[in-house]
Amino acid sequence: MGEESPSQEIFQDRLRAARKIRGMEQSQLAAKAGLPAASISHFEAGKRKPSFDNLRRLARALDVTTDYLLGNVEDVGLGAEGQALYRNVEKLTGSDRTLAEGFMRLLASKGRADPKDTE
Amino acid sequence: MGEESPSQEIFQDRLRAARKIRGMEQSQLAAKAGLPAASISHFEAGKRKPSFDNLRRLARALDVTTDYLLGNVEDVGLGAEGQALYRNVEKLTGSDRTLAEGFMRLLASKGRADPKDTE
DNA sequence: AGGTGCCATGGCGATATCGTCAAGACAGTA
DNA sequence: TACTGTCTTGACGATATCGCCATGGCACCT
Repeated sequence: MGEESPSQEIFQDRLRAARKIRGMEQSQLAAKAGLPAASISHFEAGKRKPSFDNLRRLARALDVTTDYLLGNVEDVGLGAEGQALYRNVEKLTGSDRTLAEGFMRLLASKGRADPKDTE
Repeated sequence: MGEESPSQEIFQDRLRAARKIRGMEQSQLAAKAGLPAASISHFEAGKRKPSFDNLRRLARALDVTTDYLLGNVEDVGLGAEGQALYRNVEKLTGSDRTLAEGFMRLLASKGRADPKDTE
């Protein structure tokens, strides 16, 4: 074993905290996340770090953001482009917002003809 | 290899989009994230999925949330309008996103001089 | 033509997580 | 004491990413 990332400890703590707050046992969380209970214990003990897929499953099962688990932020933000885009969106007036949305929809439909998509 | 997770494709797309929007080359992102440039290519090509630490480094280097990279953005950041807008953003290609962002910025900068529509 | 930059791709050994399984620790309770 | 549930820990083989290095393709130059 090598280094100890600071986020490693944060991850352990927040994972356990998020689980307990919801009153879930490790086995319950495991079942909901679709992975063995021993893995949960390994995560909370810091023996393993979750993979790409498992991190996503954990966040999903606990209904928290991955950033919260990783300790990146406590504030639930939207991402990157989201921030870059939305920062501007907030400055827009209502009419401009509609305009922007139309523009986006135009671009989207231009690429893929799929205007109505519900998941 | 087996499955293709939907989040896998989203990750590839968003990683590349976030990089290009910032005008970064793979080597630049690699340097900033502290990992080899070949890894970036592997990620964007879907050949590999980032580990716990590397996912964090990517998000850090790109100044994005991990939720964004993972495609877990189901959070309500700006309300229904924002969601509707964002849904279209996801369908855009990288170049179109750049275009969209520029358009938004244009609207935002041009103006607050549009006080005839208020929520 | 040659040169340069960006990216894709794949092999290599090393290391890590994967899921599974089993055994032990440590409560609380009868 | 024994029993039960929760969690911990470790080992196992299988699979994946790790960083590194080299190659090849492809576009854009002079």
